[in-house]
Amino acid sequence: MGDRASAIAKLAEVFRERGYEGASLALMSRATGLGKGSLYNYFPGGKDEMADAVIDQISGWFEEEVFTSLRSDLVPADAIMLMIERVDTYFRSGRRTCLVGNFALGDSRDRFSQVNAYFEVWKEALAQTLVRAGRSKVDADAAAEDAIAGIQGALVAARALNDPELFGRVLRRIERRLMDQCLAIHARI
Amino acid sequence: MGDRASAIAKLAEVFRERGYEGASLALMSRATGLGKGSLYNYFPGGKDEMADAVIDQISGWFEEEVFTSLRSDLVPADAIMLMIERVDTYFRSGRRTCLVGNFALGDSRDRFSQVNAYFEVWKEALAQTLVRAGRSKVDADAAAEDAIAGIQGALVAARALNDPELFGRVLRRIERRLMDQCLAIHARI
DNA sequence: GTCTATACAGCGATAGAC
DNA sequence: GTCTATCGCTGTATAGAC
Repeated sequence: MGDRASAIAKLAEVFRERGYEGASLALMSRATGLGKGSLYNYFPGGKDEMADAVIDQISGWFEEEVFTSLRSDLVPADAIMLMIERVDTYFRSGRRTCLVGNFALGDSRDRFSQVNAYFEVWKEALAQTLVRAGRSKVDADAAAEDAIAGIQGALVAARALNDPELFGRVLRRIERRLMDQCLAIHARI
Repeated sequence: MGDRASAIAKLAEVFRERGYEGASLALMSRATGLGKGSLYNYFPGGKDEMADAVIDQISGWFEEEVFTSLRSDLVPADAIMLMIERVDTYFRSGRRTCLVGNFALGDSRDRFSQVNAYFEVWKEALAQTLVRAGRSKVDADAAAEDAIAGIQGALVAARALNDPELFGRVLRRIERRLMDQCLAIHARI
């Protein structure tokens, strides 16, 4: 059912721009071109199930396009460059925000367990890549935390400052720091 | 009117935890112990004026406790250490989120011009401190962006991962990088 | 200034015709 | 499967008694 998938993608943009509470069925009906009745046919569980489906689709995209590459047998540095590139594409170079991050800040976090999982899986996949590059687990975890926090914060700041290009600038520096982690053999500052 | 100020502080926690849309008058009435009628007596403009007052109070706190120190004649490194300490205190070591960042992610950003100002002023004050420490404007801007994005992202990640201590860890590494910027005289990698 | 009562619009959700 | 009509409820906001 490609139809359902495309409906979910449209719902995602509504949730992304308005947050969980701000995303009304009226808006979602307009965005998808489906009446409320049809929405409830696709998602019998109502708004909650819609949000669930949206987060799952997003998680699935990151799993396929980002996390899988990190876990592949690519050279760590290449895997990370690919991650950065895909992230930049996904967030439209700072013109899109992170729905999962948005949910995380509110009380929606507690309703949707996938919020925690999304960050957990990402952090672990990135840290493992850095371990493959020769870092200790402790250093790798630290660098992964910094990178993921940096990306999320860059999305917040870019939107707050109305400066999408800030995202690209910060992202490039995050990439550089991760590459340094790949090159430096030893250290432990 | 200290009464109004303490009401605003309580309203702030509701907005912080539920976002603009999720913060209902019923919740705010309970949080403040004031009836709806009284809330409208304090804030004739309704919910919008409440949110306005909340953001202003937060901006005021940061102005007094953080930005002013950055602009003072303190040694840059000391000013930055003070900033980090106050930020850690304010966000209760990762157990509190940033209301302004939360608003920035949603459509509330466009309703409240102070969201933009909050980040703008912070970034500029921090960058100026780094310039005082001998950095070029370009390098200072970059480091300030990284630091502010890092802080915001750390709040998102800490909450998403249910790991408040992540905030302290990331914050310490941000501090270290800022201190490095103070020490290095030249560079331009 | 505080409260309770209430107006009325919009919410999520459901029913039922087609 | 799609729509429209409608339910019951909660939302913001206001009126008016005290």
